[in-house]
Amino acid sequence: MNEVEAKTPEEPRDFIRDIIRADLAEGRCDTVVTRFPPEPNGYLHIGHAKSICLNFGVAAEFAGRCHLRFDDTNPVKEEHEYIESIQADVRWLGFNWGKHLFFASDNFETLYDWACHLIRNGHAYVDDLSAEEIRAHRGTLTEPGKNSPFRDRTAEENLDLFSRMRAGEFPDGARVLRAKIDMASGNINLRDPVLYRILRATHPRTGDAWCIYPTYDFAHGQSDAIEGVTHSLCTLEFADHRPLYDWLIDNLPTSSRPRQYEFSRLNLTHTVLSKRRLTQLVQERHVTGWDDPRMPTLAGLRRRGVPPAAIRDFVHRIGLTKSDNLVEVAALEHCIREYLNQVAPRRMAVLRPLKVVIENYPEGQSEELEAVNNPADPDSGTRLVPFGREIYVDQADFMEDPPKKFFRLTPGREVRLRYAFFLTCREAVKNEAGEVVELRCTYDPETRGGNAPDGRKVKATIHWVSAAHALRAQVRVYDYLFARPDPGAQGDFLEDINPESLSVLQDCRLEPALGEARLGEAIQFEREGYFCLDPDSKTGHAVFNRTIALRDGWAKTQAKGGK
RNA sequence: UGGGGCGUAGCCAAGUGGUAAGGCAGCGGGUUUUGAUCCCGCGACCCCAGGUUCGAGUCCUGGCGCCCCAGCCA
Repeated sequence: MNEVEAKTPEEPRDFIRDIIRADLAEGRCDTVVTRFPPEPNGYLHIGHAKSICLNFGVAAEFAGRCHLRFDDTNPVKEEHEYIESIQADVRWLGFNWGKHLFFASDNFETLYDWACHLIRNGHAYVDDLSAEEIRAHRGTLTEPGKNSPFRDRTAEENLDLFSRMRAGEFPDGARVLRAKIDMASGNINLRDPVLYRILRATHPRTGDAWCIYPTYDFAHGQSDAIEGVTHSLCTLEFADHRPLYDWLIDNLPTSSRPRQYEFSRLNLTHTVLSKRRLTQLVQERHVTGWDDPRMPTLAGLRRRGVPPAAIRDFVHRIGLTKSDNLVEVAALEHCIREYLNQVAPRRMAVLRPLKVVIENYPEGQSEELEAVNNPADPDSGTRLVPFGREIYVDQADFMEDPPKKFFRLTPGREVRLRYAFFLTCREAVKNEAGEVVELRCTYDPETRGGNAPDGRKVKATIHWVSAAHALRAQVRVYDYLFARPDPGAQGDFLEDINPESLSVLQDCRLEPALGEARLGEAIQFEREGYFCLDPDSKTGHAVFNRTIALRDGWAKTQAKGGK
């Protein structure tokens, strides 16, 4: 794979980096340690890329380190498949955690000890209330909660009960361990949050060794502390948890003091980035899988042909703040095009073939013409493209009765065949239905290579493929998965699914050089866009994905001026 | 009527008291054997209202608006 750095971006500047810089300058820490902490219950998406780039980026910039830690504290939702895919996706994005791979589950024993520590100090208690009762006691946003009747058990009794919870003496949900903080707090997270619950589920890593599992609040910050994380960076919805995060660190015998900072998560137009919704799209088969090229998952973007460097560039450009945001996909698309324009070799492919017979070209003859591989990359060289009496051009490049500003083929007009000859359309052949099925044309042998010795000009250059040499392929053209920029804003997000998000073009013709395309390699089909070979390809049956179309100024003027 | 966060151009986003960076999108123009790329040009008085100050997007006060929180999810 062509891995060219898209230009070295200047060091990002944002409030998190300002904080770190200050912490370093004032000696609050001497090495920066961050972590990317996914829960293995789904695939990573471009929103995660923001966090990954931040955490690994910051670590690299300040010569620290970044851990990959799985917050695997809820075995009912977590699976091995996700542990694998997450690692593959982070690596693909371009980051390396080295030996710093951790699992919150590795800390279960320590966490258990720490829970006992809390109990001994009167900071936690076993509650026999049911989930519903606990909810009822919690109060509301505006009314304080009520203390549980079990809140004042002795440390001895709590210790005994807690050890019996671990021993499996009670059924799921029968009891929980709660922090003893303040049922009247305005911050609901401080109203005696649950620290441990009884859950008989096989854990992907610890199997059936445990039947009690710590909650996020009692595992995340603790794991940070155990790993020596200095800056625990998370999204805004966890800001309310920070007082609890700090309270627990204050009351536990940790050897380090991590600090949590929050930033706003990424929102993108025409897409959804919540794990719940993405999981639903996959499970209900609205897409073919987590790696469906229409998905905003890293696996989907990869399969679609989006280069990781473009994603990193995008994340860098959108910045990092605490403001809610909705970034236009156009910004991402720009990064993809900009990168691909530099690295993608150019080839010719006709997506919607229209046969052209060049009447004055000798039958049975063919020749090879030299074509530049990438005008944007002088080192990419040239290749030979076969030419003959019958070629294919795209249906969109011919109009029998064109509007004023249409410069392509129309009866009587001369255009240039890219890297080949000037071609003049003489006649459009139609079928019984009145559809144009073939063009009868003539060419000018004097214009070989694409220039006329007499200096005459043409207003358009179109691409083509020799019929006799063409390869066939299926091309999948993607549009936004969601028609609305804000899916779900009007109700059920599923109703905003774009019914035309996938168009399969079955009978595309490719120039022979495309036979050597490698899986995932970015290629520009001239005048069309960037494409890559899909894993669904079989020998003799190529399948290409359109990563993204080229900007289309013609479509724009059409939309504007009408005819 | 509780707690937390946010409010600078259509969308992101700099700005940390001295008179509004940059990117994306859009629009106009130039170059061009991809109507692509590339190049040039065009846009804000900073949620509102008071106040402090010679001077405020930046400080103070009071409003308004938006987002998050009542999982034994993370």
